[in-house]
Amino acid sequence: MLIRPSAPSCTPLMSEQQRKAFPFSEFEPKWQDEWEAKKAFHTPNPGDADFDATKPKYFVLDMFPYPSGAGLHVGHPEGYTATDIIGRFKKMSGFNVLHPMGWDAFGLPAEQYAIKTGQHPRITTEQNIEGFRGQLKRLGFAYDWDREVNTTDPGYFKWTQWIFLKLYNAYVNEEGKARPISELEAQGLSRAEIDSRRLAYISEAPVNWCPELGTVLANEEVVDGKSEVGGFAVERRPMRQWMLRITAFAQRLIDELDGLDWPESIRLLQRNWIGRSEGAHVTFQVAQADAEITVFTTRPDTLFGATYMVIAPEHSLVDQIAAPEQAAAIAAYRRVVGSKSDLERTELAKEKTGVFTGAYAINPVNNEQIPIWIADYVMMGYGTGAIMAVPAHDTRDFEFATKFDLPVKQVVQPPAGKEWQGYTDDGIAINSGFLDGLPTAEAKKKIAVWLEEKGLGKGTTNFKLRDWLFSRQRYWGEPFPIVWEDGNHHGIPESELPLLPPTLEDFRPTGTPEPPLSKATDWVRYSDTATRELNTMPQWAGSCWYYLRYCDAQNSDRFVGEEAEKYWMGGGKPGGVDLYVGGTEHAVLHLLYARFWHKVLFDLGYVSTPEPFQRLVNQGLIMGEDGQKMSKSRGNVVNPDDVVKEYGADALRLYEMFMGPLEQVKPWSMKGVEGVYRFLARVWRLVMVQHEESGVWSLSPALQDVPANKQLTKALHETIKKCGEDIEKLSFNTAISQMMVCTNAFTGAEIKPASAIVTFLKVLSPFAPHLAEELNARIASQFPDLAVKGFLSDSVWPTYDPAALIEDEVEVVFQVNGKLRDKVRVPIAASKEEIEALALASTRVQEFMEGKPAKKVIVVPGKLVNIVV
RNA sequence: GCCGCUGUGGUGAAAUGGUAAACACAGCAGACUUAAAAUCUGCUGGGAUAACAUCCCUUGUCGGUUCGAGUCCGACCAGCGGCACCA
Repeated sequence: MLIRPSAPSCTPLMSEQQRKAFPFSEFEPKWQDEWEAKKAFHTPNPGDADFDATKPKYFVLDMFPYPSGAGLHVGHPEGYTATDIIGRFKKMSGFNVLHPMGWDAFGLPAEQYAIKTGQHPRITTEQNIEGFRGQLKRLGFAYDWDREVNTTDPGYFKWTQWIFLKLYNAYVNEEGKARPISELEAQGLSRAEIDSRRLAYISEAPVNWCPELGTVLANEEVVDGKSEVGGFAVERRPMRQWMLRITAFAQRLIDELDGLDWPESIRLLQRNWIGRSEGAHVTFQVAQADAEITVFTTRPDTLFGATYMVIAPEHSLVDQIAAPEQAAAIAAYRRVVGSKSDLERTELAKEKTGVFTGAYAINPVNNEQIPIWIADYVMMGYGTGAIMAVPAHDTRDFEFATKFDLPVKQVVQPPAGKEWQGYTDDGIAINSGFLDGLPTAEAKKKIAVWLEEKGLGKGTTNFKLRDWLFSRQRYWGEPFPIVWEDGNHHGIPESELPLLPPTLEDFRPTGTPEPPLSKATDWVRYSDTATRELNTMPQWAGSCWYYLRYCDAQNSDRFVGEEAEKYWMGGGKPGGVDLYVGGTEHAVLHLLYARFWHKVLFDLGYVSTPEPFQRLVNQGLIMGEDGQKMSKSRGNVVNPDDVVKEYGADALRLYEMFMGPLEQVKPWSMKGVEGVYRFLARVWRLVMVQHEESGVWSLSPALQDVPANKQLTKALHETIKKCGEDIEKLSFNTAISQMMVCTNAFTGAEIKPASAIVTFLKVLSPFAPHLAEELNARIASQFPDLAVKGFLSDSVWPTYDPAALIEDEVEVVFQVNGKLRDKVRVPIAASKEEIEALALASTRVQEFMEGKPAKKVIVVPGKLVNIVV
């Protein structure tokens, strides 16, 4: 290895170089080039010539970035460094490591930017990806770039469209498993029946239409009645849309979380989002009308306390049952409710509103007539859009009943001392006929049986989760592989994939719900009788399966080769990816969607595990130096490029890991960056010395081929042990502090034992790979037999010697009544009795015992003695 | 309102129920230097005291379990995040 000398002192470069504590700006790009040229992190697949089937696999995944024009922010390298350390460590520990990177590049921001600048999104997307790739390469991440994926690449979205066709041509059977639609065809079901069961289906339901963005949005993309992207107003309007039947998997999406190593908080977030609740459907006859209303309730035991009924204002039964004299009031109320945005509807939630329909329902348990109201506190989209109101034991019903002076009837006896009005917890049934005296849980069971016997209702489970609105009226997304003919839709043949979007000069939204693809009249026309679907898929589509594509990114025959999928996604656990690191912002959306698609592919036999991600870790947000969230408007944004320029990639990597626990929210500190930078410089100076005048670095004469003394050996082996354990636990901050301790010990030694330092560099290399490789190469120039030949990243993680950790003497603490009173160094082998005798003999101990006899003596060998008097 | 997470020095933080504050930042002092920067060495939770001897206090608050609690249990307070008329 040739060593590039520093620039001579007379050049202007010199002052620049001299400021740096070590010449990272020279060797960091050098090693990045070297890794790339030698494909140091190329990962062979099963079947490849250089594949070693005897090694276990480790699939470590980052949430791939959306390549924006702003470039990387400091949050990206946080998770990416964590996975890089793990990946490099696992590689050194004998694993076949899959650690890839790619781009989630379809979607609204790119298109909004394109519209603003007039540039085609394909061009801006390419530029942004170039920028991101360059930035990531400058951080020295050990990706296999041959596996890079890009969701906007036809070779990629071909398979996104292919998976959509699988969803389109599948249904869920009685056992809750996805099966091919051909099974239904074989049963002779009609076209309409089949279409109503597809996992991808057409719906005319009201959707979130955002005029400003010119598209509909999924419920999840609407926050407080405004679009998540841009914060524009969103209105409800009925439109013909593609939906994905994720609700058919609601129960499995809850149940199958159990086998995963995910943070409990994220599992809870998903469970709450899916929102399972158990209850019953109860059917009420409408008095003097040929109509019935079915309600969903979680408290069927309170049926005797139902004193009125509420149906959602937009419910279709309203017109059918409303009394003529109420028609005007109902129409007026519906107008008011309809004009409210979702935001207003939540803001005005405090004050209950509603209108009496003039109709009555008959309570099946006692045949009492109860009034039917409409009110916007009942949602059309949840349950049946109708409720039985039990004001005595439901907070909302109680508020409503109080406002409109409706009767309140107690049917639950709360524990002594509690007010029954508005009591919503469990108690004992009263005023409830055959339920009287039963505790809530039993009353629920009894009424369910009763309802079922009479054919009036039955136990049901309800979910908050809605089906996934999957179409967008935008240009920059995957076109649907669907054509329309005579009012019917069907999938295009797989041989016609990928279906490219048309090349449009004008890709702006039309300003109407008509998608921009409608402008490409030639493209739209599929045949004389058929036209193409004009919607595109949402941004989430591409990220639902990208982890699978990494396993076999170049495959042109299949979305992922069978053998590659079995190897990288297999391993005997429910989830295939061994470690997935990313931000909490994707806790529900992306992670739920990806799990849903994966289960469909699993049921249909295309993948070998029921879950995509076995272990999930969320990195915490990095705040600005002021403790506030980083944002342009606050001016507290830290640009990773600036940090790399000033302190180097290794310092950035190390600082991001040293800040604190990975999962914690933590503020940035430039002083902290300087701290780890100084640490790296100290490591550098273990090996190198700088000539005072010329500034040229050369190998330190203190570096010698001698064995390390006992104290240094201990520090080194403790570091090997602790770093290995801490990397597995993702406790990078404590691993780094241990390396600092070790370095401080080496710094204090007159002679630097070269082979011990090489071992230390192996431990350091996953964290600061450039510096470690450079120093190893420098050492190799003088001690070729001591240094690692080739890349440190290809070397084997050192094993520690437990014997080296043991000291001859340990400090033992003497306590009296739990308070520290004396310390003594004793031989490691000292027996319990010997230590106890020493403690009792201590004058300090005796002083605090005040002559009293010891009631109890606790001895923890090697640790402490506690004397209780 | 409901659910979850977090509360430790001036700051980021560390601590299998066993010496609270490792490691780093900031600060102070010293060495080197004509000087500064860099580097190296030392000190650095609060209080009492002449004392670097010694004692007392200290992990959001209050209780409990234990020989011993930052750690386990209970109640409360504060901050952050999620959901929010979900029947």
